[in-house]
Amino acid sequence: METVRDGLQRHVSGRTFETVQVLHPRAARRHLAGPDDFAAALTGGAVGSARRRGKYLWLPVDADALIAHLGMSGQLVVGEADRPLTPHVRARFSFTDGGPDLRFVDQRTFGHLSFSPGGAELPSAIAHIAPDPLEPAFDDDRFAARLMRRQTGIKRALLDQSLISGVGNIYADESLWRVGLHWARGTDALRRSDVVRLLGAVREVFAEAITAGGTSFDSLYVRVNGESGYFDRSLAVYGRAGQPCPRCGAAIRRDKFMNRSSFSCPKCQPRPRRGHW
DNA sequence: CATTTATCCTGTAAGC
DNA sequence: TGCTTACAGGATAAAT
Repeated sequence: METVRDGLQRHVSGRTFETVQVLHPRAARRHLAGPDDFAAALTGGAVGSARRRGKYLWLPVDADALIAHLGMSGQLVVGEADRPLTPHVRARFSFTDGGPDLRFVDQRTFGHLSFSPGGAELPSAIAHIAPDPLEPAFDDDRFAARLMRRQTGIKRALLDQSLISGVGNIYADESLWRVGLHWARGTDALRRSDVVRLLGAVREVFAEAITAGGTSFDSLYVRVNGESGYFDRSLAVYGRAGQPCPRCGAAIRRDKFMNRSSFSCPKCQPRPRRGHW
């Protein structure tokens, strides 16, 4: 997401929307007034500096904001305006300068675009999203206190974007592996030193992912590529069931949890006696 | 109130 | 071959 934000900043910020087309109603489903109202609200708007919090991106547009969440399969792509429409283009934005357009492409339609008041600072529509640990607004002490007050499992808490943002299923598994914590470990039984180490691991994983994403970034296309170099080279446990743990050699296990998979090392991350499933 | 589960979606791949 | 099923998972409404 940070890679996409950077691409938006370089290719879209400073330009002015000329036309806005919603090609699939689901893309703007969070805009309750409907796709036409969404398009009208953005048409003619001047785009400011691209911002990000966790998995959310937004472009300030005049005094408001265009918010994007890419979900699982979403992409924001900038390219020559006259290129053909591919099947999964859900929205299209052209610019008054007649240059490359911006397209929201999303195969599985879990992503969405929305329009919200409050562009320069955090838009009101995503005010409930906590800071992500790479931004200055993240308060380590506050996070630790809120986390240890919860009665749930550590991974569930890590995935709660109102507590800490930017951590998804993959990064949660990788971070927990790095600090040797099982996904079901109770948050109320964590020591403060565990939380400090875990935050360090999350920041490491984020930083490495950004570095890997940046190296594969094309100068013209703004893309989210789930199969970037990072995924192949740097994942220790995610998607590696049955393969050896890079640290101890034990076979990586896979558990079903929260309608998804959790990967962990049975030796480095032993099951807690009182786990939160 | 706090916490957990079900649901949305579609291309790919595995199973029969 | 062709059909069916499982899977991927972020956010949130609904259920507990």
